Amino acid sequence: MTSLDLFTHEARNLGKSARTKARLMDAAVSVFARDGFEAASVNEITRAAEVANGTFYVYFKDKDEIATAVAYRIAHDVVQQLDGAMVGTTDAVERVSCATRRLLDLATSTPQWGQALFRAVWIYNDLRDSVVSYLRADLEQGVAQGVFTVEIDDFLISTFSAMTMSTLFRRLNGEAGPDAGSRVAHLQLRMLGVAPDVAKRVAFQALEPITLTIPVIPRETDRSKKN
Amino acid sequence: MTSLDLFTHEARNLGKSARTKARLMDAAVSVFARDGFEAASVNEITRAAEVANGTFYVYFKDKDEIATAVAYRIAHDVVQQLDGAMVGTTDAVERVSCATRRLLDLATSTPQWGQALFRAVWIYNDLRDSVVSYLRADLEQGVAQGVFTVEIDDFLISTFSAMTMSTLFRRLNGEAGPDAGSRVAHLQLRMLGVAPDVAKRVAFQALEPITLTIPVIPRETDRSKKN
DNA sequence: GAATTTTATGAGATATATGTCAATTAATCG
DNA sequence: CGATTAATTGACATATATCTCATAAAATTC
Repeated sequence: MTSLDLFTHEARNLGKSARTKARLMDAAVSVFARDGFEAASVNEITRAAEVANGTFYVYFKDKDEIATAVAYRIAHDVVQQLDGAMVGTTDAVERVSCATRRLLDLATSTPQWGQALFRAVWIYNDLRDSVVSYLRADLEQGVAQGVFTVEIDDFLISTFSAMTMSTLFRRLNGEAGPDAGSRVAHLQLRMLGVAPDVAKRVAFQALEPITLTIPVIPRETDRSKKN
Repeated sequence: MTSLDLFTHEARNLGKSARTKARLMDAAVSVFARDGFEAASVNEITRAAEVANGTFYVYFKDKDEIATAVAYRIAHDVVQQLDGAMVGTTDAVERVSCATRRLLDLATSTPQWGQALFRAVWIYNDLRDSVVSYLRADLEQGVAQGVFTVEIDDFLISTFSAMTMSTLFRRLNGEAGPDAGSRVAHLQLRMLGVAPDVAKRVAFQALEPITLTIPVIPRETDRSKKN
């Protein structure tokens, strides 16, 4: 296991079965990141998790089940991180730009999760919707404020996220540098109708660094029946 | 075989081996479109082509080889069709808008090819570059004319094509209607810095319909050794 | 520390994919 | 038509994946 082991870390004070399940999920993240959901096999996952093949089926019905579990958890974490990173920001233009840039920073700083997120969003459409759920509100606020001059609907939002996701992809593949987040945010703001000078300034302004919040470690109060 | 059988049609006057190869390629298009490159199997392809498993290996080394052959042919055809559809258009803004809209029309009118194109571009990066090769010139022309106010580089182009490809995807999945081409072209022009009224007009102006050109059927002059 | 419950194991049954090849069938030629 | 060449076939060897389950090991309880 060469991954971040976030699940394992999170479960380190829990019961044995929770820990094993977490190992499997961490392994799945790295295998999915490397091979994609389609090409990944249960064997690869158990090998990465250093457990026997049969152990997998104790915790998951099949590959789909672990894929879903992992994907939704990653999406959930990303949303939470983004929320946290934007508590102070109220201006719609800044929020939209910030969201794109933070998402890219986050996903690039932990590439395996980034890759897995990318793949997950690709497979699970509703998951993409949940990742961009905050976006619609910010866009509509911007329209209300008169800074965005487009119609906000599913089409716009999906085009907008395609721009972000394409940048994530290129960033993870080393085809784009650290300024890619600002660049795509810049293009997005232009697309939305933000005045050129404002778009440039906001997209490229410095962002105070945030530290990746490792999920809170659950207390071990009652290690009882249920896993 | 429920596909368009374009290859088969094209090869209908050629020798038997050319025809069989064409059958396999048509079958591959529909299987790739349905299952994607990863999930597709040689067995599925031969089943769709109604030939024995062994026949496949007479014509192709493996799945990758037929995938490459099919992908590059599709890309080549698309570029050719787009070129043809744009001979009259000289204005940079119109060309850029036209290219996006025509590509979407084309790919949507023959969904299996559209799907296959989408998958192919996804897998073969250099192929995407070839499909958008004309684009860079048009963009640079627009910058020279002062109608586009962005820096033209790989990043811009890949973001631009991500918008088109995302729209293709949604269009093929029924998540976007016939106006999707105009809508994304509109957003692209705005992103490039085209004046709002011009962007709207050009992106939504009527496009005279073109008929899909079935590739020229080669004459059977000499049905000799080589296939 | 023995009994009981929880967790882990890996051999094996089943399935499906790949790629090869000797044999068969179809097409062409003299 | 008979011979020769071209094209096709499908059984087979090999590999890899899925999922089950009887058994073993580990942890927990009393």
